[in-house]
Amino acid sequence: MRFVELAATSAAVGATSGRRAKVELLAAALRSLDPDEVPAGAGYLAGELRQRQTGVGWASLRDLPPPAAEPTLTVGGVDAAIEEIAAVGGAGSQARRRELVGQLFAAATADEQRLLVGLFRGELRQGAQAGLLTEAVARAADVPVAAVRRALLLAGDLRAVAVAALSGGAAALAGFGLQVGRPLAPMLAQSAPTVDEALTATGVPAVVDVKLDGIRIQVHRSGQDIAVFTRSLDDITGRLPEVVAAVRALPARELVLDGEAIGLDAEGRPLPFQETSSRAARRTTASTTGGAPVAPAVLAAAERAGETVLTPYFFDLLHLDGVDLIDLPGRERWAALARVVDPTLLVGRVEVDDPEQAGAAFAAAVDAGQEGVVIKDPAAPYDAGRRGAAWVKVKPRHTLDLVVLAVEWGSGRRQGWLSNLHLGARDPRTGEFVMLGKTFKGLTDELLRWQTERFLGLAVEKGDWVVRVRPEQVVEIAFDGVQTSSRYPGGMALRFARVIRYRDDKTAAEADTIDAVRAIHAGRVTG
DNA sequence: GTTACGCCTGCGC
DNA sequence: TTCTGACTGATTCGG
DNA sequence: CCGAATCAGTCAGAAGCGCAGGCGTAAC
Repeated sequence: MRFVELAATSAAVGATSGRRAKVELLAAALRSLDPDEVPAGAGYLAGELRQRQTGVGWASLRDLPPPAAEPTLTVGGVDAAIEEIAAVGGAGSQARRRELVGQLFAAATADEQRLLVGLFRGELRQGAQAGLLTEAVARAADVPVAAVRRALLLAGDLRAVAVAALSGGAAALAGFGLQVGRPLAPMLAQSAPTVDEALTATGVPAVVDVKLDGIRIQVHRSGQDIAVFTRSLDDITGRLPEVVAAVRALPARELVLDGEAIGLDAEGRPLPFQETSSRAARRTTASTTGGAPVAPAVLAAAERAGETVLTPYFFDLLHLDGVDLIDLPGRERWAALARVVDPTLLVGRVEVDDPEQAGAAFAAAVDAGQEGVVIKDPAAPYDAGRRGAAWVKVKPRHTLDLVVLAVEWGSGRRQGWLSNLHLGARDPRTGEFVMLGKTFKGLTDELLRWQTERFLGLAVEKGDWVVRVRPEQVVEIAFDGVQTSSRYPGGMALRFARVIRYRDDKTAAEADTIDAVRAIHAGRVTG
């Protein structure tokens, strides 16, 4: 199939607003792909490359050669070119990669370039991603959507599922059961501002799990083979030998576990997320042995040497010794989990019948330095990949009244509006404002309209990207916490900042101070 | 010839 | 990770 | 009774922070 046809489909999808119409367009394109082009082509239609890492990003796509007049590329040819680009490495690779990218884009028409840019950047913005492609695959293969969705969530691989559906139909999809060693999409949680609202969603009785501020892990064990996967199904087995060792010690032959890995201090309190994250991202550590068994003594030595050790805590069990548990109620999965996992490796959990008990559990978790709680309906099955009402997370929320220092012009659907706010806290000693981060969240279209006018009125320097303003407008900002920063002048940055409302009743001189931010950072408690 | 630093990409939240 | 807005299918409301 | 209004579920897209690691290059 010619690549230009996919580019045309993508453009048509982008110009369509209705979801059903998008699905029809995508399905038609899927049907006309050659069988051997389905893995790459189906991915392109969802805005994904078959190659997860290409080494080509935003900056590499800044200046491109002029587009070709005539389309010559094929889907298979593009896939091969990207494969080559992704494979280059070592000294001289940046020049070589730039050369290959230049060749590919020079051979592409304007429409094809637009699609390629979107694919490389991972921001196709055609209004259709894996979710709609799932429906399109079902339509193209004439099988129920539910069958495709289930296969996708259990296989975690859009391309493989598309191939199976289009070539083998419902029968082939039925073959995608849970398979030990192959990661599945983890179940996700909705979010609620309060414990009471979370309980309204889940109903009572409910269970309240401590929410640990670490990284999500899914651990598979088949005999002595153990693999650890992240939330996005990346294999990080080699980075977490301590988790491998812990699971190897469990009395079971086959397991699929869901949990969180986190670093702890000497008192057993959680380390800041930055430290857990740093350790989990490191590919080589003193204690890394490539997934081979690690003796407890080795881990203890690593800990003494100052190396952060991550401890796994589990909250769900999806498979045990040949039996899939995902369709069982959560309560039964937990019972099975508690039989095979040492209690010290279970997340804290209590069963509650009313909001008071749940509130107490939440307070206790926060008191212990944890991120919050996840409230769960104990009757619900494990809904892989879903963000349903069966699991609802609740975290404490901080707020501060900060001052807007500058605003950035928005893009995409925010084109023409001032969008991203630069936020600062008052420094009472100098009278200046110390920038703590940016946010674009929490803004309604009405607020965007209002602030565009407001900040153009306060502007002192109107750049193409950033508009600097007189520091006069106060805004109430919610955030999850304060983290150490090397980028911002105060050495601190807000985590997940979002706008609550503008405070027209406050002047900049009444805004919160950098000292208040420091207090939250130091105490890591509610502010 | 090293070392230090900056830019870029990718991924955790 | 948070949040808003658009679309859809189902359910309820009102003339 | 039937069309209109409302609700809940899903999906897409607006972008944030820090950190690790690969590569290139300037400084020593």
